[in-house]
Amino acid sequence: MEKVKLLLVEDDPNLGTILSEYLEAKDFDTTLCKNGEEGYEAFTKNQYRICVLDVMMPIKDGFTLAKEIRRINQEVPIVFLTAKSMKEDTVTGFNIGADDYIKKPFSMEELMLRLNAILRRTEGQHAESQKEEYKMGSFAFNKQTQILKSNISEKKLTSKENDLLFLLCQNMNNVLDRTYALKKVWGDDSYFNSRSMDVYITKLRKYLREDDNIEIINVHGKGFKLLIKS
Amino acid sequence: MEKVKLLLVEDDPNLGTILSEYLEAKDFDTTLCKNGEEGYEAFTKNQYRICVLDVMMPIKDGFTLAKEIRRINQEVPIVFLTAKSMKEDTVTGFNIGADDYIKKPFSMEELMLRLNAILRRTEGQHAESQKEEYKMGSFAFNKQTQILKSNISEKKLTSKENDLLFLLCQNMNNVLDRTYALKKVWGDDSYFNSRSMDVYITKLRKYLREDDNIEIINVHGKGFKLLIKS
DNA sequence: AACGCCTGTTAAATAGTGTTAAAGTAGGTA
DNA sequence: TACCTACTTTAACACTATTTAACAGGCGTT
Repeated sequence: MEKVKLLLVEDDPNLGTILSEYLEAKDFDTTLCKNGEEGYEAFTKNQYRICVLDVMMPIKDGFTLAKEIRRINQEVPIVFLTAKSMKEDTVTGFNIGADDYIKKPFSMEELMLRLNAILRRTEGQHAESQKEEYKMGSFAFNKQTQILKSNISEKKLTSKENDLLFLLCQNMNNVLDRTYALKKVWGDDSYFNSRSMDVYITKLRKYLREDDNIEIINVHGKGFKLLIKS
Repeated sequence: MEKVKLLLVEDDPNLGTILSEYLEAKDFDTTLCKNGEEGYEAFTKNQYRICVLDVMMPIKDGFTLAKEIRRINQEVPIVFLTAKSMKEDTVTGFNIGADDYIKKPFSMEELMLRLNAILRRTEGQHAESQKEEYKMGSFAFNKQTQILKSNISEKKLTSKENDLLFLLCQNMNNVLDRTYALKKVWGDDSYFNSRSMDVYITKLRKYLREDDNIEIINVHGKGFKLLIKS
């Protein structure tokens, strides 16, 4: 999975660094700029998926920067951070076309959640992020049509098979956590659902047997890994 | 300009009324429900552009309601109102697919601004869900005239066929929840109505057979999905 | 090696779906 | 009224998806 490119503009070096590190840890490819001018420079030179702007900054404030960004890009989501909780700030922010507005102090977790919510609802416009066809060895798997096809055969998957294989593909060559998968596909991680999942793993293995380079391996006590060898 | 249909679910009668009046004044066509159950009823009977749900409510809380709404509609923006500012609440809310999360107390103005921000950024996706003529592959389906026409043929649908196909189109490439469809078309989800629906699915499949890229697939235990492959 | 827990596989049981045909229902027409 | 017609529901049976059960093995720890 590609990292999400994020532009963070924050003049307070402490907060900026902490946020930046936190976001990096959460798998964002983060650029930190310490004022609006730097931020604008960075924006013109890169393709960001989302921008997080502090409102009060020296040299060029967040609103001004947002206006400039909007002039060259009407789509990119913009989130403001501000210490001021005054109304006219809020108004100005949303009028520029902000996607969210977070008042300091906020928890990192809340920031993350709001960012993810925005990313989720804008991912459609951002076409490629939601790919529906996965290629593994001699197979092509389409999540939408629920079809797993190879050179030789074509298998229409059932919904459970489909959901499970999809999760495996999302974590291709990485461990798909057992509990996570159970919750995603079965709703909860009870004993019987766990046995069900094992049954489905067996089914998928059978389908994938056609290509020696593909294997679903178990990681004891953790989960499963869809392994592409070639 | 059409008024924006908004579903407001809030158990506190004072707050509910004030908000409702304020929103009406701001030109929203507002439905006020006082608990999750009423809210769900209202949602199934109308086409809302946006939902504003209080989290803590008797009978059925906002999160539960949101989950139920998401089962039948993955697109409609949902905003939570909450007095609690606890983290796990925020997490739950965003996981369900909330579009925003407003902590009480909030100013009416802030609510308005956030609503408008959400409406603005979702207006594109929404446009199509309101239309009356759906295009699928080589077919065009008009809900009003009850006619399904292709390059080759033209079929006048019966009302049940029409209603069901309409629901499928509204959820194109998404699962149409079985229970929801039964309630919408047949009034309740009894065993026999369910069998009836299966019969109608067969009929629709027969009509759509003309185009290989269109398929009504079953999602076991969930419902049906009108799939456009091309 | 011995134990407890986790996983793999197969088969049976259960629950959900697909299709066809026959039976019921309602509206229009002679 | 009696009949025709189109639509909808009920019934019956075949089939498919998912869960549960039973047993066989594997892994990691002591």
